[in-house]
Amino acid sequence: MVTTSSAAALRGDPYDANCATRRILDRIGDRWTVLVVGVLGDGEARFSEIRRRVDGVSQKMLTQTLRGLERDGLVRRTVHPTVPVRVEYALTEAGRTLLEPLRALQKWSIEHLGDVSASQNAYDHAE
Amino acid sequence: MVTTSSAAALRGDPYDANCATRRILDRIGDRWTVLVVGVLGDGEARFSEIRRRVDGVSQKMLTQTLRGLERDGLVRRTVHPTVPVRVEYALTEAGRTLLEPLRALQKWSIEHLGDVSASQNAYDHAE
DNA sequence: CGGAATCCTACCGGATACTG
DNA sequence: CAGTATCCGGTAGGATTCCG
Repeated sequence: MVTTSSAAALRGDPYDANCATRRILDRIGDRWTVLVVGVLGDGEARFSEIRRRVDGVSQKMLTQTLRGLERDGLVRRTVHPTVPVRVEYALTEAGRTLLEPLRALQKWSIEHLGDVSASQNAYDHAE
Repeated sequence: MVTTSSAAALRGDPYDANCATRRILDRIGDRWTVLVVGVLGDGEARFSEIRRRVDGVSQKMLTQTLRGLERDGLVRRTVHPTVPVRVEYALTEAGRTLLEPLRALQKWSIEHLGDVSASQNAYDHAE
């Protein structure tokens, strides 16, 4: 049993590659998933719109990322059989709940990015 | 300027690989960093102890992970010049603040891992 | 004990071309 | 428009060996 009130909660016990945190980070820790979830956090969006708003993502990786999120039940994919085809993507209920912890991590990032960069510079300069 | 009160906060504006969240996830999103931080959240530990408690990590990757965290100012490395050498690792103040958002993510992971797995099975079975 | 150095491989992910 | 298919290079990371 894992609780959330002790340090053991963060890692699960025992530490292994199969713990919940590891599993989730394996999924959302990739280069694009978090950014895509961030875009969809603003509301439904089409494939090409997501592609525009997630700077630098290739068509292949965006497709792959969206498929993964759909498979996880975090994103709903809706095909409108017009011509040409329209495909809308939106966060599911579960997907929306992910926004909260992601924002916590972003908050930390913004608050500490300066310190981290400074530390890196000092470390590199000291050699 | 990035605020933390809107959806735009999660992604930064514009979306690119240089936003704070992306930068931080590039650092902690790897296979081992989160697990190592989790171990050190319990307190100071020696190299070999961390290696034992983080199941599956190679010596190379543990060294690399710890160097990265030290460079970021999140971990302090202390060498005791005995023979043989003793090296202790501990979270810094900044490192300890990272435990909070990480726990938020773990909490989400634990709460949703079951649903995610079920969704994956359904998705794969439906083909 | 706690690494550094080297070698080697899988696979992540970009570029390109084609399809319904 | 929203993909799929194929090729391909760079690199993350494991195994092994050596060092203070």
